[in-house]
Amino acid sequence: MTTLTTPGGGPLYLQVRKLLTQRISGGAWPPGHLIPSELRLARELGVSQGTVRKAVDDLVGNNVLVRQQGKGTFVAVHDTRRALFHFFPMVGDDGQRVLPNSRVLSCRRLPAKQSEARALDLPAGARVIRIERTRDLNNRPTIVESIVLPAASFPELGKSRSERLPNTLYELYEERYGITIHRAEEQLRAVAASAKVAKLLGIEPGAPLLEITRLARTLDGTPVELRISRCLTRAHHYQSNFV
Amino acid sequence: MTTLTTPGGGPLYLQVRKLLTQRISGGAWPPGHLIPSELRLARELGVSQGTVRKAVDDLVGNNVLVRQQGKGTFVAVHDTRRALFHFFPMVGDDGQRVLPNSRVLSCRRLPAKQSEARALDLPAGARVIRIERTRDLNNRPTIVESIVLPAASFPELGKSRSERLPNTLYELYEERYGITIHRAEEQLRAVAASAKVAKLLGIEPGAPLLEITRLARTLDGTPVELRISRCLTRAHHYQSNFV
DNA sequence: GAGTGGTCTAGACCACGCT
DNA sequence: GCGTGGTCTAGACCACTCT
Repeated sequence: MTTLTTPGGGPLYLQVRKLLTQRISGGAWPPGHLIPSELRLARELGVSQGTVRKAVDDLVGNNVLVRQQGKGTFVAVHDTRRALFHFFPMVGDDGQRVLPNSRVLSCRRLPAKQSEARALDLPAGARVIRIERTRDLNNRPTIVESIVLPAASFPELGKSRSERLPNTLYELYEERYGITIHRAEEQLRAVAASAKVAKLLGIEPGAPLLEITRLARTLDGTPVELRISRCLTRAHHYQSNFV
Repeated sequence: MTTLTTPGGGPLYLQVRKLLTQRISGGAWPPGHLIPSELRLARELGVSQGTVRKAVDDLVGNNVLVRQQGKGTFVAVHDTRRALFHFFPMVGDDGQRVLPNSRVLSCRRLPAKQSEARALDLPAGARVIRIERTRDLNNRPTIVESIVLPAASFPELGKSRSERLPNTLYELYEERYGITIHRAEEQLRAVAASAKVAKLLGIEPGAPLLEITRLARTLDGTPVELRISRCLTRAHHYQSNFV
């Protein structure tokens, strides 16, 4: 039994939200899991249904939980559609979202560069996995990506040379390693294509590319992926909406 | 007295939210206005305080209203800090937000191009105001902007040649024309600097620039500003966070 | 029909700002 | 001390899903 202090630890609903968050990020309730009903939780925790509801509302707003009327409340899952919708902001100039196809160029385990260790909050020289790949949009090579992961969190990944990696890595992280990407910070810049990248994209060196540096984190804020994407924006663009 | 139908027009709190939205976007409650207390509204509309609260919660979540405990609930204002925080995603590479300084190059009233008319939802050939300016970040010219507005909505703007325009146009729109920008859609691309833009930024033609095409809308969705910004991203970047 | 989330009510007490 | 929003409760009825 978990104790909720009456006024001590701040508002009750925040304590409830914290408890739910812990059960989710701790793995007790994996993605897709049906959590107890609001009434059950309320009775279990000795609070009213309204208080549980407010906590759940919050987590639904943060895409951590999903409600389904008549069925119950579930831990959010990164299915392909959702992952694309949420974490792939490249859109065709006609407004169409397109499914990218990936080709992995290399996948190695090696020591982290200093900047990578800093970004991923790892000790200097810790081992990382570095994946290089290109992604096609509408059957044309459009993105060159470099992805860096802490090796310790992804035990088998990249050890076998013949390993096939799926298009949407976030599903892989979730299904095989129990790591759910929950939020990300991106920095965007315009850069000139290097000779190597230009060759991969079939363009002239020096051509302008959109460079996206993304740091992805789990629900509890741990950084788990550093990704640098260089994107050709001749027929596609990065879409960003805000209020 | 406004009538709220009991089950006819959907959930009560949505009807309340719609009503509040109308009073705000209709100008009855301008930015900064203290709206009636939840209890007053509840009595006025014949619903419970909880229902009003839920409607207000929604609008607070959308940055339309701002609550202040002990004082009341206010219509959100575009002060300089908020405008910057919300609508200016360029950040120094050290993470610092910097206040941009603007220099207006030209400000003319002329017929809309076809693409502009389409984006702004205007009849073909309608008159627009076109503002060209540069913006400095850390005292270095960094952004070249072209801003297009429907001339009919901004009666005096750009008619006097000596007019001074403030750094944050959205404050001007709000204070002088009662037009509050509420949300925006942005498309980002990497482009090569034209000769003209390169000269303004003091860089070589062909250098990569981040091009941001923004369409800004009011609360009710009317498009009111089309803005194309070309940004030097050598010491700054576009920051985008998402969950 | 039983169980779930979705909406709505009425009322309580607390924390805060003002005067 | 009064009015405001902030939290919390207890209970009602509805809409939906499943069996």
